[in-house]
Amino acid sequence: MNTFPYIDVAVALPVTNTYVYKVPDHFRHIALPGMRALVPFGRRRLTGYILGFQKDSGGYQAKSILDLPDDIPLFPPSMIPLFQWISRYYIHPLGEVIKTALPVGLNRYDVSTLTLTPEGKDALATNALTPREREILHTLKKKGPLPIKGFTSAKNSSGIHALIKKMATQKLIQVATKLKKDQIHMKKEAFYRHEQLAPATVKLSAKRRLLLDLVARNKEIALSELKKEIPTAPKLAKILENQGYIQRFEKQVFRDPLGEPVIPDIPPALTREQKEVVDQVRNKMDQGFHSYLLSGVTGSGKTEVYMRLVSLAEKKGKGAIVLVPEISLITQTERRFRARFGNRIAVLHSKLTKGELLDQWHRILKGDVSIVIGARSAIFAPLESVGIIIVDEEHDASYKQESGLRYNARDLAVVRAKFCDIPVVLGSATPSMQSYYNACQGKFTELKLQKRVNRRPLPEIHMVDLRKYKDFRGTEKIITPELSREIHGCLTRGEQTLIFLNRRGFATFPVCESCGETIKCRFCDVTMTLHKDTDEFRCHLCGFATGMYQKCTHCGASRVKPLGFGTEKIEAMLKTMFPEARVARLDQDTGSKKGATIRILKQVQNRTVDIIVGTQMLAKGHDFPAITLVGIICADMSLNFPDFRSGERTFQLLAQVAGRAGRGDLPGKVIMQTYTPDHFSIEASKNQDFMEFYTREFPFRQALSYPPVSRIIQFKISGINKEKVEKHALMVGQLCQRLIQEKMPSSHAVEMLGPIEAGIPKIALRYRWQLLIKSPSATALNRLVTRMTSDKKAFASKEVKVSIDVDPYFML
DNA sequence: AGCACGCCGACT
DNA sequence: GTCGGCGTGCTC
Repeated sequence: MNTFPYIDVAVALPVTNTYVYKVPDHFRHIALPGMRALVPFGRRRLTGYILGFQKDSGGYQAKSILDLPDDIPLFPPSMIPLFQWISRYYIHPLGEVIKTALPVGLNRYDVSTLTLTPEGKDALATNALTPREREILHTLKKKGPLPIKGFTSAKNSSGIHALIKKMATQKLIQVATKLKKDQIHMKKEAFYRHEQLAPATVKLSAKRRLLLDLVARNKEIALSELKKEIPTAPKLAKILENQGYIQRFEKQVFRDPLGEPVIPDIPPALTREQKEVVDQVRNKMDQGFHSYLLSGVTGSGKTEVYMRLVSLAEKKGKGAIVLVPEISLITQTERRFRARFGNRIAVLHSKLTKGELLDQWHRILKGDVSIVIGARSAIFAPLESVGIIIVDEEHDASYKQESGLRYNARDLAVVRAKFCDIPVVLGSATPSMQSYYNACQGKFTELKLQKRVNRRPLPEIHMVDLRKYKDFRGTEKIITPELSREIHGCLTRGEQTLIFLNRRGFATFPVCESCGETIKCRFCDVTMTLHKDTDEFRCHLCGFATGMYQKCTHCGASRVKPLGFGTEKIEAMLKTMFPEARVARLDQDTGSKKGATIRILKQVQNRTVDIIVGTQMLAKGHDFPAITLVGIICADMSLNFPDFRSGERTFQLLAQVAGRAGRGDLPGKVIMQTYTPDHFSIEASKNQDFMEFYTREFPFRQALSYPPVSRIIQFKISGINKEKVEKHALMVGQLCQRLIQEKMPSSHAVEMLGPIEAGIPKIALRYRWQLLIKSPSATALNRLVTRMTSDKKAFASKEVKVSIDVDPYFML
C-alpha cells in the first residue's frame, strides 16, 4: 500500500525530537500511522508512536523497527496534528503527549535485570566479598532475578552503578535486559460453538444433554453463561468437546462499565427557548468550526439541548464527544445520555479499570460506537469523524489536569473542534471568566436558556450574618438559630435537608493545650485534621495519619484542643440537636470505602435519610428531588485563598450548591451563613446572577492584568533539599529575566512575578517555589518558555524538578 | 529517561 | 599516578 520505507516516530521520553526508523519489508504492509512501534533507541528498546511515512531517512543512519504490537492504529492519524499542537502549546514532549492521551499501560520498554551467576553463588560461600556485595548477592539468591532499578533507587545507593558494573565484570552477577510487556490486554473469554447433535441413541447424563442443548440453541455461548445454568459446565464441556459435539474457541469480550441498567427515555418536547438554541447551532452545523457558550440557570434543560445536538451529529453520520466533570460516580448527565443513546455510546469514566478503559477504546476504534461521554481524558477519544463536541459545566476545575501534561480539556475541546472544523458547545450555569470573556470578544457565540423547565422558581436564598454570633459559645456560631429553625421546619414537613461545608474532618485546627502549637504534618507544611471516626490526625495533602493520642510534637503534652470544624463535627452536632432525625454524611472519608458512596446516595434518594451533610461531592452531578432546604455553613470558606480566582470559585460553588434546593415539585430554600454578606461573589451567588459577578470581578482582573485579559505560565519548582530548591528557583528566575530582556521585543510585554516560595512551602517532604510569567500574548509567553527549556541546567536537574504549567488553574 | 563520555578530587 | 565522583550531551 505504501511505498515509503521510513517512518517518523515519537518516543515516550522527555525529548523534543522525533526519530526516523526504517520499516523492514515484512512490516511494510502492516505499519500505519497511529500504531505503536517497538524501536531500538540508544542501547535500549522502547515504545514509539508512528507519526507518518518518509521517503528517505533525512540523512540519519536509520535503524529498523523491531516490532509492531498493534493490529490497528490506537488513534486515527487525523489526531496527530492535534497532538503536535498540544506538544507545542503545553511545551511537553510529543511522545509523552500521545502517551497521556492513550489508555494507560500500553508502554513497552526494556528493564535491566540482575541475575545471580553460579560464580556469584560460589562467592557467597567465601569471605572474599564486601558487605555491600554480599548483600546484593544475597538478595538475588533469595528473590531471584530483580530489576536493576530497585537497587539504584534505594536509599543508600551512591556508587551502586559502579559496583554493579564491577560485579558484572567479575561475573558475580549478570546484567540482562528484559522487555516489559503491556500491562493490560483485551479480555478474552472461552466460548463453545455447536458442532453436531448427539444421536438419540447415545446415552448422556441429563446435565450433559442440557449443556449440549444450550449450546445448540444459542449456536455459540460463553462458558461463563453455561456455568450459571450448570455449575460443573467447565468439566462437562471439555468432555463433550472431546466427543466432538461442541467446539471451544476464544472470543474477545467487552466488560460493561455500567453496573445498573438504565431505562431508555423518550425525548421530551423542547421548550421554545431550547428549540431556539438547538436551531441556532443546527443552522450553522455544516459551516465548520464555531464555538458557543451556552449559559443557563440550573434546571433550564441544558442536557436536553446537548442530547439533541448529539442526535443531529449522529444523523449526519458523525460522532460526538461529550465532556462531563470528573466526580466519584456516574453523573446524572451520563445516565441521561445512556438512557437516550443506549449502546451507541462509550463511557470513559474515571472509575473504569484499565481493562475496561481499553475495551471502550477499542469499541470506539472499531467504529462500534460514535458517541463518547466522559471526563477530561475523553477529549482524546479516538473518533475518526467527530461532528460536535460538548463540554458540560465548562467552568469545572476537574477539566484541568494537575500533573504531568497539565492540559485543560475544555480548552482542548475548542482546539480539537477547530482541527475537525466542527461546532463546540461549552455549557454552564456559572460560566468561567475566561469563556464569558471570549463571548464578549466575539470568539464564542452566546446561547442563553433563561427559563427553568416546568417554570420551577429558583430557590429562595436567605443570608445569615455570622458576625452576629461571633461571641457566642457552642453550636450557635456554627449552626445558627436561623438555620436550625429551618432544619426543624423541614423535618416536621418530612422533607430533606442538605448541609454543605467544603471541609472534611472533625477538628481542622487541633492545638496543643499547653503550648498552643498546632499539630503539624511531619511531611507537609500544614495543620493536620482530627478525624474522630478513625481516631487519628490526618494530613489532607499527603494522607499521612497518626494516632489521636500522639503527644504534642513541641512540648510533649498529650491534651489537644479540637479547634476548627469540618463535616464530621457538623454531623455530630446535628445528631445532638436533632436526635430524632436520620443524619448521614457524604465526603471523601465516608465515600472512600467501595460502594459506600452509592449506598449513601441511595439512602438520600429513598428518603431514608433526613439530613445529609457533605462537601462538594454533594454539590456536583446528582439530582435529589426531595431536598427542599440547603444550608451553607460558611459561604466564605474558599474566599480567602491567596489565589486570584478564589472569588470566581466561591461564586461558582455557592451557586451550584444553592441550585440543589427545590429540584422536585416543592419550592426550595437556601440558608447561606457568611461573615462577608456584602462581598460581591456571595451576593451574586445569592441571585444566581452570573452577569453581576462578571461585571464586578472583571475590573479587578483588568487592573492587575490577570486572566482572562492576560495569559500566564507558572513554573513549579520543587525538591527535597530546601536550600537547593531556593537556589534553583532563583536561577530559573534569572534565566527568565535575562531572556525577557534579551529576546523579547518590547511590544510583547512579558512580566515576571517571583520567584517566591509557594503558598504551601512543603508538601510530602518536597520544598516548593514558584515563578509566574504573564503577558497579553500567549505566543510571546510560549516562545519565551520554549527558549528557557533548552537550558539543560535549569530543566534537567536531578535534584530539583521544574514543571511548566500553561494556563494554571490553582496557583497555590 | 538512561547511558556513555569526559574532566577534576582522594586514595593505593 | 588511578579510581570514581557526577556534569554534559545524545539517542534515528
